[in-house]
Amino acid sequence: MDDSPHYRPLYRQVYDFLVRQIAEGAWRPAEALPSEQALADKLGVSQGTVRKALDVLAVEKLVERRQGKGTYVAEHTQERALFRFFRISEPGGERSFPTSADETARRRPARPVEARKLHLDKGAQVVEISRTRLIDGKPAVLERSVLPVALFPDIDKRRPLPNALYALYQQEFGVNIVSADEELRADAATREDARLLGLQPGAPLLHIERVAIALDGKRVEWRVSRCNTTHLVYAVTLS
Amino acid sequence: MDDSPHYRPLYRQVYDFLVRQIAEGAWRPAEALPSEQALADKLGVSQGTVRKALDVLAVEKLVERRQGKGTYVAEHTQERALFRFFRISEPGGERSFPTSADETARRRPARPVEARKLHLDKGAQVVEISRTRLIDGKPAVLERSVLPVALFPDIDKRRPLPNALYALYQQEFGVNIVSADEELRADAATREDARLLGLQPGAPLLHIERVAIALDGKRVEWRVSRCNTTHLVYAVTLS
DNA sequence: GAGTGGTCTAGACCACGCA
DNA sequence: GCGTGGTCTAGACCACTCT
Repeated sequence: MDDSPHYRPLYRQVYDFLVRQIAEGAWRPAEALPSEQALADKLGVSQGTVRKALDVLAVEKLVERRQGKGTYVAEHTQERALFRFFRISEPGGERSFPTSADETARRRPARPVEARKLHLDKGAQVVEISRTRLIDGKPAVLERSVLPVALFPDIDKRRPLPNALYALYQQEFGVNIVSADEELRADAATREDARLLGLQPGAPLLHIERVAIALDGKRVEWRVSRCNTTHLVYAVTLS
Repeated sequence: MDDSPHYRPLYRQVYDFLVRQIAEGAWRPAEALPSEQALADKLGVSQGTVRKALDVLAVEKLVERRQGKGTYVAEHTQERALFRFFRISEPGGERSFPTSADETARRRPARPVEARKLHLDKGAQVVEISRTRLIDGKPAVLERSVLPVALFPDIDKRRPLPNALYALYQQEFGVNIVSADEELRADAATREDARLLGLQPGAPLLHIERVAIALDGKRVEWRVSRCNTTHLVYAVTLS
C-alpha cells in the first residue's frame, strides 16, 4: 500500500533545507552559499553530508561549484539559459544567437487546453506573450508563451522583454525553471505562419509544445513554438 | 597549450579501469561485478574510492546498482534501450511499443555524407538496415541505419533483426551505445515516403538524424528516421 | 544471519583562486 | 598564505535481499 520511504537520509534533509532556502531567496542568484564547513556547523552534521547534498544540487544545476572559490546559486544568464532550453541551431551544431521582434503581451482567461496543461482552475487569468524569434536577422520561430498571472504579476506591463525569459522569471519573480517537457511534431504552415515566416502556406513546420517545470515541481509555462527548419534544426543529445 | 589535467584522481583511474574491463567484456551484460570491497582490495584503494567510481558509472548508465544485491553491468533490454533512445510516443506520454516490418539489410561502400558523419575513410564498407516501424500496427516511421561493417561483421546476414538494435549491438558485437546526438526538422513527404506511410506526397514529416556514440566515444551508427506525426509526437525532457 | 550497497562521520591532504 | 571545494581513507552503522 504505502511504498514511501520509511526514512529520509540526512543528506536528503539537508538537500530539502537548501532547496527551501534557495526557493525563498535566502541567497540571490549568482551569490555564494556559506562554505560546506559553515553549513555543516550550523546544521550540526558532518561536512561530508552537506557535501553530498550540494553535489545533488549541482547535478540538478541549482547551484554551481567552483573549486577554490565557493558554491554559487545558479543563474539563468542570457547565454546559459538560452542554450540550455533553446535547442534550435544550425545543422552541425553551430549555435546562432536569437533575437526577438513583434512582441505582444496580453492578459486573458486561460483556455481549456492551457488550464489543463498548467493545472489551473478553469478561467484563471493568464498572460500570453507572443514574439517572433529571428536568427541571423531572419524570422525563424513563432513563439507563444502562456503563464499564470498569479505567479507573474504585471509581467504583461514590462516592455521590452529580455531575450531570455527564464532569466526574467528567476530574477524578478523568483520562479526557477529547472526542466522542460517538450513534444515535437511536423505540421503544415497556416496562412498566418507562412506570412510571418516568409514561407508558402502548407510548407512543413516544426511544431514544439513545452511545459516548463519550476523548482517546486509546478508547471509554470506552456509554450508553443512553430519553427521554420529549412536552414535550422532542433538539436538534442539523448543519454 | 596543454590544458589536460596535471593528474587524474584515483577514483578516475579506477573508473577508467572498470570501463576498460566492461568494454572488453570481463563481465557480461546483466552480470554482477565484484563487490565494492572486493574491488577495493584487489586494486589497493579504499572502498569509498571504488564507490565513487561506480557512482559515476551508474550515472552514465553503464552499471546498475541494487541495494542488498550488487552492481550489475547495464543491459540494453528491449524495454529499456527502446524507451531510452526511441522518443516517439503518443501525445501526453503514453508509450506505444513499436514493431518492425519490411526489413532489408545490404552491404555497400559508404556515401560521402555517411563517411563524414561516422568519421570513416572514403569508400569504407557499411551495412544499411532499412525498416518500417509500426505503432499500433500502423506504419509510422521509416528508419534507415548505417553501420561500419568493420564493427558489425556479418550483421547483414542476420534475419530477422530484433526490435531493439542496440541490444543486438551490445550482446553480439560488444558495442555499447551510451549516447545519441539527434537533429530534427520538418520536411515534406516524398512520393516514396507517402506510399510507405499512407500519406499524401508533400505532407509534413518529422525528419530525425542521429549519430549514436559508443562507450569508447566512437561514432558507430548514423540513423535517419522519417516519422508521420499526425497521431504521434517526439517527446523529450530538457534539464 | 551473512553479504551487499547506502549513509554518516572525522580527519588528512591536495588543487585552485585570490589577495 | 588562507579559504574554498575536491579527493582519499578507515571505520561504523543502516537498509535491503536472499537463504
